[in-house]
Amino acid sequence: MPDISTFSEERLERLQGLLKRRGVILPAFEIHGGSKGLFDFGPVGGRLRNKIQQEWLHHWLSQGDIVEISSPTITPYSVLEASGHVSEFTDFMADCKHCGEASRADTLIEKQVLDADALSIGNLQSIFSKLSPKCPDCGQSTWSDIRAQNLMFNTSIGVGSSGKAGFLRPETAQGMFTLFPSLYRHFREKLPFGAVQVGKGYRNEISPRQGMIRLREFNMAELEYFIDPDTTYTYDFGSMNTQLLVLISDEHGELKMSVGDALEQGIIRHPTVAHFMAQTYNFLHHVGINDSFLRFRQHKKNEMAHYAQDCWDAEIFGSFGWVECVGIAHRGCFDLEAHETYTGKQLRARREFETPQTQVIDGWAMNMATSGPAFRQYAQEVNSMILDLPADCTFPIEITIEDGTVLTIMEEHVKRDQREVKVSGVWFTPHVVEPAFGIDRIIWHILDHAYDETEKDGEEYTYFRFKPSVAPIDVCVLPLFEKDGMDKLSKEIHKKLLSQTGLFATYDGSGSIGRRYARADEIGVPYCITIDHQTIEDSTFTIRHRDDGSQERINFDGLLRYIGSIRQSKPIL
RNA sequence: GCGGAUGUGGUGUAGUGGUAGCACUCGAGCCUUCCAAGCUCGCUGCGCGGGUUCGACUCCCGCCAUCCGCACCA
Repeated sequence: MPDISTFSEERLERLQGLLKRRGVILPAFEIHGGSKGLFDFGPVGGRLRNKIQQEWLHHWLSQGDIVEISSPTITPYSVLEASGHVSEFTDFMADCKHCGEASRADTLIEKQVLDADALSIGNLQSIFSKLSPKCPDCGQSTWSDIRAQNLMFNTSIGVGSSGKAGFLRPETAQGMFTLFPSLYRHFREKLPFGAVQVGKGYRNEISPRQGMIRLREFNMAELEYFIDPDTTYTYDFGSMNTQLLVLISDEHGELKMSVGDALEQGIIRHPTVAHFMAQTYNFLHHVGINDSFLRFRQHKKNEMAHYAQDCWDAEIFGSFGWVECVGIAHRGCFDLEAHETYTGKQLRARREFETPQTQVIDGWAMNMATSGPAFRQYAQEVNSMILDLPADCTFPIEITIEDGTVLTIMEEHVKRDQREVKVSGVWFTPHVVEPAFGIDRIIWHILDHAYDETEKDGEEYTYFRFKPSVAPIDVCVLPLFEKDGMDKLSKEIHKKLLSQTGLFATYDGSGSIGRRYARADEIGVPYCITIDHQTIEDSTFTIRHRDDGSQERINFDGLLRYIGSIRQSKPIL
């Protein structure tokens, strides 16, 4: 296992060379000159990615109240406008004509203008021109016109004039929110429940850097877990009760404690957030992230979105330093409410009272026959204001509606409303806790942590020490020599292995046996089986373990049992 | 997007205004009774496009990509 000083630049270069040479991760479209921020998973990496995604799905689906969905990557404009992404992912840039440096226009005037980042481009331009801020780089104030820079990929859904605006999704989460009614029905209208989705996300980054850390097309895996804000949830942290985590708390700095203790002491502010932190730790550990390079960092109150109650990032240390790989956010009711407001479709859950409550209504209602003609276009608005009037209110009364118009309400416009209604429950917007995983970043760190440079007889020798559950290739079949029937028998055994669901085996017959072991170690194959003369006689062969090179004799069924028992080992809950 | 550096087989490198070597890898064969052995033979390359030139991998320009700063972003 590497320690922190292992992650040198030279090691990183050798690792990247290996990843390319052995077909794990490579720059995409390289024969065409390549394209920034896009990567291929090659013959080995493709399998690795799939296995990690499968492990991730299994990890959450096994919780029992979580389902998997899949929604389109092409997303209509309105969805992302409702979610706030259109404004969040648009930067208004101005270029300094003197030094050429581009700056965000809203940032330059935010000290003088409140909510500068919420201005439309037109307003921003006029205020910006008036204030004419200095360029932070050269101090001059000669600016180009402000241009909008959208970090989402634009597209058109449909052709020609009938096409409507859309984007490639910048995250998968919106699919879970827009599917809320179906999820609610599926779970028989009972909270809590969740939905996961594994898929691609797209962000047109200005400057993708650092290999797989910032990509323009990336693999993400998100979970939206819907809860009742008025229920106090308790979780059994199981083995995590004693597992100490490194927490970087907003208020207390770096701590080492269990999730349970952190929750009790109010460092983690919500039990569901604590639950998902524990589960995230389990998952990352299970797929091969080294625990000593894993920490959770709490967002500072001022860097959290206003609706968020608590937010933690799982950060993993590797060749690029500490990198945020998972975000666990309590998002309150923000997302469902945003879509509800935008579409008018109710996205709520119902909480039934234990005993129906009687509500006494004592106030005023609008008399439509008289107030309709009297207030015309204001009637709707007046109606809602009348409902809020106290019971002892006397008429006439003056009210001011939103656009400043003052209206006088006479007694004949209203009628007394006194009645009792039975209420059996209440509709509310569920809160949501969202663990969002950057799969590519996690894959990177699995590779970075599993990559082990050693020496063998004075020669460099490298391993990927993948956990068997994520190793791209489960077994490599090697004939001791490709003759005397060993080659034929090896190919038969290889074929038999491939017919096993979920198992992937390769065959390698070229070069000396030692060379072939080395090739397998280099891409992290956990087990090699070698077919020799004895196999022809008694159908047994040797299984060699990657990490210590030890061998034992085994037959085909024994091998399957052996691999099966390893693959069944599940993360502790 | 700005500034600087870089770009030669799969990987790592040498080199020249007259189209390229080396090492490892890879493939075929021989040999070999379990950890990169040996021998023979072989495959694969000057990032892309334009210009200068009789001739460009080499000089010039543009683009693309990579790395490092800045900015942006989580």
